[in-house]
Amino acid sequence: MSLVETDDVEGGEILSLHQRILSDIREKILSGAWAPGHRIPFEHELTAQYNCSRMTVNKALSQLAKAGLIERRRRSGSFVRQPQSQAAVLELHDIRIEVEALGLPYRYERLERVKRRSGAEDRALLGLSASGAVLALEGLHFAGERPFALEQRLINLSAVAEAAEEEFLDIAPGPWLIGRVPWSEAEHRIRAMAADEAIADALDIDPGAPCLVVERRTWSAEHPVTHVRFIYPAESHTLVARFTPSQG
Amino acid sequence: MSLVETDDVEGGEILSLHQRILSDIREKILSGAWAPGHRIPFEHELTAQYNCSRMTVNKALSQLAKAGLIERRRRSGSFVRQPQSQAAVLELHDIRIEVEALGLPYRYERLERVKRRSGAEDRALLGLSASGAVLALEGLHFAGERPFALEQRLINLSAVAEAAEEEFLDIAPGPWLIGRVPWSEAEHRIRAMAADEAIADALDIDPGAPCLVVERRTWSAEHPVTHVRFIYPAESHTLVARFTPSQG
DNA sequence: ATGATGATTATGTATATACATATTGGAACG
DNA sequence: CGTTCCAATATGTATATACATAATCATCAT
Repeated sequence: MSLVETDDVEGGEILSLHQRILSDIREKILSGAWAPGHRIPFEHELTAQYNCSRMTVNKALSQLAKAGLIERRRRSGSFVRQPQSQAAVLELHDIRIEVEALGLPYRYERLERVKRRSGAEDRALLGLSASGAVLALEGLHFAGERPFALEQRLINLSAVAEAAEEEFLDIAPGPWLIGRVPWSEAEHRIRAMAADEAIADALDIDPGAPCLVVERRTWSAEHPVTHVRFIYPAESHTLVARFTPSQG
Repeated sequence: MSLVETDDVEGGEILSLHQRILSDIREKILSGAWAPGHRIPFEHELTAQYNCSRMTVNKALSQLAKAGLIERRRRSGSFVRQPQSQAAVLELHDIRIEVEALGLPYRYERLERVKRRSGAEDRALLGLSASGAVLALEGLHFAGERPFALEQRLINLSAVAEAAEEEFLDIAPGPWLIGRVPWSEAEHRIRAMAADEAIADALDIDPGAPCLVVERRTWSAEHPVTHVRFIYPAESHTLVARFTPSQG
């Protein structure tokens, strides 16, 4: 076993050992050469194979474990994990950015703004147990002259008191909140819906036309912050999510 | 500076130093105490604060950097990153599992199976440049007696030759493929659509009724494997995605 | 002023080492 | 035969150390 054991002649890039071990193993797993359930070499074997210390191998394997590609069991070794739960990273952009990416001028317009004590429905949407003050907003996002999305939002004023002072006349609540409230968690629901009279009217489409609805609830440190519903006319919007199983 | 510098008295769990540093810093960032752009303490300062080695601090900070919470700059220090790109982990389950989670009996039924040379549309959907053999499948997923989703699928036979021998009469192509082809990448498109005559007929809904459409393209090592379109009646289906900015 | 140079500094990567901890397999014992 | 207990083993975590690399700052010569 010489000092130059693993063929470091071949092709090109300058990878750290760490990254080389990572990508080697990832490739074996993703190519199927090592099927789910396969026991990958022990740390001490990889140590010999790559002629490096156990710490380096350990760091790489720990990372693969965290990424969910392998499972590590004490005394038994490390194993390729089962199926790959099909998860995808869904990027939910700011609507202004989406619109501007289309090369169209963006504009936000408030339709309604009501401050009230939370009713049962408000509490259900926000995930609140006790009653309290909420701000209910409705507004339209325009792409050029055409409505792009309708926004219906609830803000929990006990979590974001300053919002009570804001008019939101032509500032969308989304960007306003993001700058102020650090959120720690969010939940999205995505579904299709037929436009009712009011929605059709606001979006300038036919009643009954299909719409894509994206709802989001946001928490900051256990406290519900806001619930928002974006309603897009079906033609104007497609969500795109791209997924690669591991993250280097 | 004594040996017990950081108050290790307080509350409860047994955390490794590594995890404690991680969660301390995460909390500071997520709570907003350290705003975006804030320079977090140097490694040697944290080393002193937690009374541990630089390696331990370094490992924690590297992890935060990989998770995207902080940015590290040589000679300058580590900084809390800007906005938080709004990404969400979208789980796309196996339809069988979804249906069975509802407590309903699951069944798959093939509607159509055609082997052909890829046309222009097929190539566009699969992302193929050259022509070749493809398998076009259409099938229905049932929840109990009611249609739950319509599946329209293309399989690239140059990538998955064995699929040509399979009838897919009551085996859904999804699970069949997952067991055979390790996929490395996938792209999802999610949109709303009005059911046309054929879809309405298959799903037993009214023409024009809103549907949720999920399209997925899958690659294995650069080769397009399959394109699938799931069409759900709006009432039957909501996608849920949950998101927490960092991952332990 | 301007530009090149080198010292300083913080992070990046790797090593050797040590001890803790969970799990397995087998030996000893009732 | 089954249970208990111990030793072996693989991973988990942490340390001290070393050198590489990139960015910045102060200095000095032009």
